Parts: sequence; structure tokens; C-alpha cells
Amino acid sequence: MAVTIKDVARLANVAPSTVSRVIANSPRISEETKRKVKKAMEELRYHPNLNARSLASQSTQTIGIVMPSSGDAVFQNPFFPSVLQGISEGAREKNYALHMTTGKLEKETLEAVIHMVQGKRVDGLILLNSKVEDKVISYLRKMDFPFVIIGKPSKHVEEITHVDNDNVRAMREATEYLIDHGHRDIAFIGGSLELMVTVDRLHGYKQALKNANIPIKNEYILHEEFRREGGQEAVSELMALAQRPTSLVVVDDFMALGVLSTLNELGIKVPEEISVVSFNNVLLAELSNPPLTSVDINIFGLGYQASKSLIQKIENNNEPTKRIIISHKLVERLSCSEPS
Amino acid sequence: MAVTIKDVARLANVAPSTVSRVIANSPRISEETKRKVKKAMEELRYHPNLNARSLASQSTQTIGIVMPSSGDAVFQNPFFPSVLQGISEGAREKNYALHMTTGKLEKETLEAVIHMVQGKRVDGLILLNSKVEDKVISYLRKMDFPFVIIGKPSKHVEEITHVDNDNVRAMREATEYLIDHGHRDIAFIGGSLELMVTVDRLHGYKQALKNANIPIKNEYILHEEFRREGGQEAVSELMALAQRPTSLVVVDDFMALGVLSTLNELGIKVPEEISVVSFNNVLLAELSNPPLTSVDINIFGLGYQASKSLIQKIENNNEPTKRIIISHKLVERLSCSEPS
DNA sequence: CTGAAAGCGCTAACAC
DNA sequence: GTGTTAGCGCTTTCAG
Repeated sequence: MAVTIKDVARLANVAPSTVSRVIANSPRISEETKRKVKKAMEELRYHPNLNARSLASQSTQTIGIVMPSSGDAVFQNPFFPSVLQGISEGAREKNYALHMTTGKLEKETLEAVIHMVQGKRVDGLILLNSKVEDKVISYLRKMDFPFVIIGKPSKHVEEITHVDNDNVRAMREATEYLIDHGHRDIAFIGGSLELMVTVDRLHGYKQALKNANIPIKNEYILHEEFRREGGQEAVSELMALAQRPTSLVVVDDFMALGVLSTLNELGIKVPEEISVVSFNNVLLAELSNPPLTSVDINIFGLGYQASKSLIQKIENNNEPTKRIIISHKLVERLSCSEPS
Repeated sequence: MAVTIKDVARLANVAPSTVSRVIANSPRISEETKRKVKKAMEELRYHPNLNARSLASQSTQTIGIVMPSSGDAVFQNPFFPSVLQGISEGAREKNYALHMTTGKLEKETLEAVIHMVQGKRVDGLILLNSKVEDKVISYLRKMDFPFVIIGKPSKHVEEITHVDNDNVRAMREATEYLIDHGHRDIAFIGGSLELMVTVDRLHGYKQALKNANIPIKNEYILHEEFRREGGQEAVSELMALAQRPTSLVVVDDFMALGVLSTLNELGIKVPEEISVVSFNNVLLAELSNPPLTSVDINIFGLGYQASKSLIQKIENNNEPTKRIIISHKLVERLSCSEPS
């Protein structure tokens, strides 16, 4: 068996509880015993058994993440590693570890969450709110278990701490950018309306058009999957229209890539014949041909703030509900024509 | 407090130990009591406390991953999500969870590992052998703790289970591919020689040249970082040479991207003036301009087999040491000129 | 086939 | 300041 707190206690000639207090750096322990105990710990190469600690103290110093299923498209999208990187950095700074499980179907996901929560494997949870994990959220709320959402919850927005961009504004600005560049026929290529991010961005798009007195055309509004194929399909549809748009706002760089390649196949030049603004500003945006003008939503920041605020919530149970908005920034590249 | 095994026992009118046996699906329990106990568990919505279980059973059903530090370039490289996806899938199939920590410096990494291992947070470890984590490996060996390496260990190759490609052969083939296409001036752009992957691939490169009676030129062998900038620098150097190479083998798609962009800036046409073969075949390879001929090393497979074999090792302590070779495949695209 | 009881290694009252 | 003593919730001998 490994060396335990008792061994240390024996060697240092104190009680186990004293050792425990030294580990916790309790203020009411004399400097001398502290030193003595620490020496004993060194000597025996003592390392606490975290399971025992977690069992006794009801805390784990780890935060849980429910990943998309491994087959999921999300894995392909560079969004995921970036947000994970942010989460991981926020956790590391506070000495929290990460615990991840995957759920294929919604049902599996819920089970995985229950497993983590009831199993007391984690102190809190970060949800990558790709789909509307309604079941998961209501479970966590019922259990009063700390969690934060990256993105915007579809219900109870005021009662759930979440980290998000101001997607309405971001998309309004992106659209206005095109309007300022002389465009009036602007199409919107978004994801499923089940995703709040789509709802918000669509909203921003409409706002911008309305403000500029441009009528909204339903045939200019498309919903596809967040994948290259999605972008490809969208373009095919749009280009079949009698009146083709002269510019596109696309809610994801990956989709925009599909857009670009399809336009290329059709012999339609970007930005000469059609302008494209996209979202996320992942590395791909810079590398594509032409490089994409894209709204940087600071994905790392989303993850980072999510762990930060989750940890606050864990450590202070009556931390108020928060809504953290991460600022965005339009990064101009070469996919939009100059104002005429 | 949550519902415990005792509550279930009470409701089912059995002893706690019986409940435990039912959970473990012990064969020597009558079907009837099993049913009875299960019913009670349902009724109370019982979920085991995993910390308690881990403490008592000395096992966690969790595998640990040591990630590169969050600032690390590795995070940028699509290698990471893919390998994680593979690991995750292998773990999920066996109902293992993932536990990750990050280490910035080598020292931090070692501490994180010790924390996980002595803290009994994980049953085994997967090392992404980016750097030669010598300290970590010797620690794990000393502790006789299950671990597998993705990549090739720099020492004790025969005694450490690892999952790798046959990098010598892969690079030999890639080089031969260029030779078959009429090239004789082939440069090698690789990473640090501290990485076994570089050593092996360089070896394969030299083999191919030797077999074809092409003299090896040291000025054609470059070592840079696995980033775009690395590729850029390499090209600058090579193009300053009196006798420029007519083709390049690059050990990473990301570097190859840098190569491509720099060549483009210099006005050197790919593949007309110079041919490029690269490695990893991440999505980027397909999207670049021109699309890269790249060796697909099945990154997902590396991760997947790593968790599979780790779990085998965990569950059977005298599982033999294994070396698992994942097959590769050259994917032809447009970055190489046709044989003349 | 099932129950009783002794831990797993740690924390947290409660004493003194 | 420090020791004593119960647990935390589960598994696992050992009995029967």
C-alpha cells in the first residue's frame, strides 16, 4: 500500500488530523509542527489520496465537460480545441483538473452527466451548448448543481450563468459592414434555428437590414449544418435564384469554406462578384483563398471565462447568476469587395 | 445527503453488501434478490458514489491524459483534436472516462502526473509523446503504473507499450514517390531531432535516397518547429541555396502550409517548379492551394488504439508489452508534378 | 446465496 | 494548537 497520512503522522509524532491540517494549510497550526510534518511528508514522499479526500470533503477540484460524441462534426471544427484550450487554462490557473465524457445520443449524454454528478466525480460542469440540452439543464437545475453554459440557453436565460458573445450585435455589425460596402442583396447562411446562436445572429441580420430599409427576403435566409457541406448546399440554392445575392454572411468559417469552394466551382469570383463575411475567425479563415473577412468571437475567451466563472460558482455557492459577454471583432481580409 | 447503498439495502430488505454484489453483477446472487434490489435502486434513483467506490476498490475507470500546456503550439495543430477523439472513442466503448491535466513546463507536467497517479485519480495514462518526457516515463516505470505512449519512446522501446506509425517506411515511401516522379533533388523539412518521429522519418528519407543512389546533401535537411513559421523559414533557407531542390518532403501539414505560402510569395509555382509531399493529411491538406499530397497516418486510429491497449493493460496486469503500428497511406493530390 | 464487519485514506467536529 | 473519534459510501473478506 501507498504511504498514507497515518504514516506521516507517526513519523512526525503528531495525530493524523494535524497532518491533514498542515495539508490544508490551516492557520491554527504552529510553524514548528508545520515544518516537522512537511519534512516527514517529503521523507516519505507522501501524496494524498484524492479519492479519499473527495469522499470525506465532498469536493473534487475537477470540472466536468460533456463532449460531443466522437463521431460528431463538432470535433472537426476548430472551435472545439480552442474552447477546450480556454477551459483548460482557466482550470489550470485554479488548480482544477478536467474530467470529460462523451455522449453519443442525447440520452447517453444525460446519463453521462448523471454519472458524473451523482457519482461526485466533478464539482461543476461546463456545457458546450451545441444542442439544446434541455434535459441536462433541467436535471442540473433540479439538483442545484453548479454549471455554466457556453452559448446562450434557450430558456431561463436570466437564471443560468452563461458565457456568450453578443451575437445580435456581432451579426448586425457584420451585415452593416456589407451594407456600407454598397451591398443590398445580402443572404444569410446560418445553422439550425434550434441553436440560440442562429436565432441571435438571424435577429442581428434582420435588424441591420431593417435599419437600412432593405426588405428581408425569405429566400435569402438559409439554415444548414455547421460543416463545409452545409455551405456548399446553401450556395447551390442561392445561385439558383432568379435574383442572386451579391454578398453573404455565413455564421461559421467552416461553412464559409464550403461556400468559397462551391462559388469557385461555379466560376463565381470572390470578392469581385460576391462578397463573403463569416464568423469565428479560426485559423482556416486566414488560410482560405481568398482569406476570409471573419468576425473573431474569441473562442479561447469563451472557454476561459467559462471555467473562471464556474469555479467561482463552485467555491461560493451564492455567487449570483451571471451573463458574461465576450467581445468580438471583425477582422477584415480579402473576401469583401471595396465600397464602390 | 444523497441516497446511498444503505438506503437501497433497507428498502430491499437485504444487507448493503448484497446491494454491492448486485451492482457488480456477482453471479452468486439469486435472480430474485437481484430483481428486488434493482427495483429498490430504481425507486430511490440510486447512483453509486464513484469516489467511495474508487477508494474501496482501488480503481477509477478513468484514463488520464497529459495535455500540452494550453499555450502550446500543439493545440493549434489539428493533430490534437483528432487524437483526442480517437482516445475518447476507445475509452467510451469500455466505459472509461477521461481525466486531463495540463503541464506548462516539464516540471509541472511531472507534478501533474504524480498528482494523478499517487492521488489515484486514474487507472492508467496516455502520453502524447511530443517531447521526450523522460522524467515522466521513468517515474511511471518505477511505479509500475500502466501507461502507453502515442509515438515512439526514445529509450526502452521494447519495454514500453506504444502506438505508432511505421515512420521509417512511411517516409521512405513518400520519398520514393518523389523519386518515381523524376526528382533527385529532394529536401527534407522535419522537426526537432529530439522527437523520435523526426529521427525515424529522416531515416526513411535517407534510405530512399540511398536505395536510389542519390547522394545525401546536408543542406537539404532542415529541422524546424511543427508550425507554419517553421515551414516558412525552411523554404527561405532552401531557396537561398545555389542548387535549389526540385521537391520537398515535409513532416507536417501545418509546416507544409507555411512552405506553400512562402513559395507562393517567392513566385515559385507548386507543383510546376517544385513538388511537395507532406504528412498527417489533416483537413487542411485538402483545402490548401494546391491541395497537398500527404501521408495519412490515421491520427484517430493512433488515439483509438492507445486507449484500447491501455485499457487492456489496466484490466490485465500481465498483458505483454506491445508495439502497435498503425498503417499509413499516401493520399495523392495536386502538389506533385507528374513524372516527366 | 447472503449478512456482519472491517477497512479504503481522508476530513471535520468535538474535546482538551 | 493538537488529539480523538466519527464518519464519507463503498467493497470485500469471512462466516454461516
